[in-house]
Amino acid sequence: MEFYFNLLQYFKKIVSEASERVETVDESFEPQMRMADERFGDFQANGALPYAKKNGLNPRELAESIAAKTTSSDLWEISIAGPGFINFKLKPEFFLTWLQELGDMEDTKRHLLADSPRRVVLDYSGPNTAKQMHVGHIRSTIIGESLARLLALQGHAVIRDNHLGDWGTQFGILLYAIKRCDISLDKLGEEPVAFLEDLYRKGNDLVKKFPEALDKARLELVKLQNGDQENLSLWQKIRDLSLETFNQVYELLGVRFDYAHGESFYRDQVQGVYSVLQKYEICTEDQGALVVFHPEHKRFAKQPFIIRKSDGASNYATTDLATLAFRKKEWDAEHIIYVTDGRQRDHFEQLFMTVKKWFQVERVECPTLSHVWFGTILGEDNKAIKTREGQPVKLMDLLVEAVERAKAMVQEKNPELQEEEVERRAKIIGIGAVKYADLSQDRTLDYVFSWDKMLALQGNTAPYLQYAVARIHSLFRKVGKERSNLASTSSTPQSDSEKKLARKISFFPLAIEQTTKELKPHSLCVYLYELATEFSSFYNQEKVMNEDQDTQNLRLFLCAKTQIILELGLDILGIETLEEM
RNA sequence: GCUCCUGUAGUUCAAUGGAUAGAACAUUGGUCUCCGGAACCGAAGAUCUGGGUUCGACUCCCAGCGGGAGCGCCA
Repeated sequence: MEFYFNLLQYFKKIVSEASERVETVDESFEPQMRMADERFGDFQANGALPYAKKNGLNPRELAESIAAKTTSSDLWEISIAGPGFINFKLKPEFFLTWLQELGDMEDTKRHLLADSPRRVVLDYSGPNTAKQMHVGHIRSTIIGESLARLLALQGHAVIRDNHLGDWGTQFGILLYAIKRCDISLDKLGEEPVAFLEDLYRKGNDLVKKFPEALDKARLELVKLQNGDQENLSLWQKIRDLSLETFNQVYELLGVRFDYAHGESFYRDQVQGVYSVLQKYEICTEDQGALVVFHPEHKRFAKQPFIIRKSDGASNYATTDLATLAFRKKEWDAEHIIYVTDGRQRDHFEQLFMTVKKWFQVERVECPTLSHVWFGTILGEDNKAIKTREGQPVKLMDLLVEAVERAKAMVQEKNPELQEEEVERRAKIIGIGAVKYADLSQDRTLDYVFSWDKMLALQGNTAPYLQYAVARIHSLFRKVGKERSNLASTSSTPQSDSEKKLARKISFFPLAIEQTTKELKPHSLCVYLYELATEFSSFYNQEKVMNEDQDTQNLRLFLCAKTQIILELGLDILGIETLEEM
């Protein structure tokens, strides 16, 4: 039998083929294969119901005739239930074979490879320079990193681009404040970016109060954009300082980028955007600005996409257009994924519509464009956490606190452990907890920031999953057997918990499929948590170190497979694991 | 005003239109001579309201009500 990594697809194919052998069924039949509730089996085809209804057939009879035409196998049982569900119940031998075919970690990774790899650009994190990262930045960074890992593991050529906000109007104010206060960027103390952020805030207050200050700030911005040497070198230094600060966060989070081009990288390309869109008459002048309307759209017919401000300056619509063109032209991107706040949905919808028109005129194939948006992190007042109002939690502070709390826990459990090792474990556990807290809920939902939520170490958390992994490592240390010697185990899952665990492991490809399709890491989290729960239950119920060698081998085998899936799954989430906790 | 997102146990979250809506935290009862208790087993507890589509609706449509967001020179 050929190995099918994704069992849902396998049974879907089987039912499809069976349906072709039934006279009353044509090619419009959809199996509607689903995971089944344990009570009914392992997979179920629901397609007979709607098809029978639509074609005036008896659903139960139709289901039975499809089942009758299904290739028989002694590895599963097929049955009809209720009004016409076709249920597949797999036998323990099936699961054993499947797990054997799954192989080791390398084999498992090979099964994940996509049929047709693509060049994918992932645009995530994107903090503004001269500002610190606060908790509001965590989602893009963590979700983006996870998706990058997910796609890279499937063999796609992933380009990670940190699209920094390094060319905004904030520099006018900042440069003005720097000059006015005669500040040296080489002497900003321990936290240079915190200093700059503060300086910006003060400058912002100033320009609000005094119109002449605003004029001067604008002048600085114009000078910068016109290539004034002094301003350019100040700007560059600010950018370098900011990147250094960001990198501290990225290092702690285990995030790395291939590029950090940022908006400034495209500053010489905006002119080209104006002229090309004008040439194709995609944009028009309106109230002194250059804008794009989309008459076919109910809102964007009236709501403009401003690509050049009335003062002649570019904005983020301009740079995003230039960026997209660059990614297509220079990187040959086939898919571009933007991971940003949901409040920018209109912007991206307009951006995508505009680019599609542009590329269509040029007969250039437009990359698949995905806006992976997420909900806002709210403060206790139910309003978005923002830099200017109140004091939002700095991202670095959150991460440090997470590691501290984990450290206390590690020390409590291992009083004799060396400091260095305590630190290492605390980092993996604490950072893992923070990441998991964010990844494990549907990204489209808002949530109120809470220390306790981000730092929880019990229940549905990363440490729970890491703990399961650590226990498996511990077990193998104790037994002293090699995982690779277990593949030939001949006994099949017998007990209830053995069977349930084997079954759950076999659903891993489905979780990956779902996560990839929706670009929602929380589906994977849900699966991994269920797997870990199934494992814990199994582990509690069944003695692995059993006198009976066949039983022991089987149980060790199941542990080994569980470990692979948990480690691989957590790796996709960007969460590390430990051999001991 | 227009548009979008959202409403599930006390709380925080799950549930590609499928069968008896799952978890975690909190509450509560047990496991405690156990391969790691960061654990396991049990109890109690929920789909905002009203219509509609469907063999079947937390899910899709319409109308309310509640929460949030976007809507011309911020990103």
